[in-house]
Amino acid sequence: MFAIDLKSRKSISEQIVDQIKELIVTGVMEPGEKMPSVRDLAGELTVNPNTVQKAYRLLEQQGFLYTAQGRGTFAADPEEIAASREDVSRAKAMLRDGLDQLYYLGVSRKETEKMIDELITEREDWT
Amino acid sequence: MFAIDLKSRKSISEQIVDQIKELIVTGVMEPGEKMPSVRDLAGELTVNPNTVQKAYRLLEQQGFLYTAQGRGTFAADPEEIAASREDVSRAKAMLRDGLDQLYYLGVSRKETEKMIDELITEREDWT
DNA sequence: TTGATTGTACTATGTATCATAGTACACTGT
DNA sequence: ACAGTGTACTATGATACATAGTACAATCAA
Repeated sequence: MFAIDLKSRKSISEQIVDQIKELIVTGVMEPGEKMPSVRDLAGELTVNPNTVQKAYRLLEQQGFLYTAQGRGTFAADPEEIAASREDVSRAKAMLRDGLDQLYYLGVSRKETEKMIDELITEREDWT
Repeated sequence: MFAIDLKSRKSISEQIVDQIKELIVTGVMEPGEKMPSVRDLAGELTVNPNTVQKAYRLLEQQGFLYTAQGRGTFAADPEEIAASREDVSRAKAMLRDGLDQLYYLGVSRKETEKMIDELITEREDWT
């Protein structure tokens, strides 16, 4: 399904969250499609089931997944995932931090703008 | 000198690092100007001296400060602070993470670009 | 109905990071 | 000599994370 980078500064559960978000947003996971079980995905990633469960719980809280006792966990419809004001401002804070660092390092405004343009263009499908 | 936000997700030492970088880059601290001693700044911020020392050590490693045994710690010349490739790519990774989050949340590309433009424009002096 | 599968909820353990507390030592300038 | 400075320790507590193991309830297929 995907891979975990143990050397990443992101926690494992956070990496799982992000990768699954990617799969859902890009439509690789169809809305309503069944996710692997907590135990299966944990086995595939050689990771603890509790860690996967944590990721699933977070994704459900954010509306990317929904679960049914005894049946499984399913991908939600990306159209219906409402971005909360909190989530957006958290993301904005991450951008601000990154820009701060570049500013402190003396990277020029022009270079920074170019860098961001590259990052955005990496996602050709971003409308 | 500045303030610490205990509720921030950033660690205290990281906040000190960032705030001092800001003071140096903006020229509020003149090159060669003496920084408050570890103990003084710790007292002012009601923070442990070890925490301030950690921040000073990091800032020295990154070239923002230089120290002289028994004399004190001093602000470096911003002109001479060389941005390492590592530092820049770390900052770039922060930007990528923030953009990822916005993408996952379904924020449009246009809105994202507007948001970034605002963030950059907040720093009027950024050349 | 039985059994396998699934989500869920615990407790316990180990590790890492961070901040604090306290002590000590070496260097510098007055 | 003395006060102020950076620096280096050890120890403690708090928190977050991942792992290990167990248990239970709901669901579905045989």
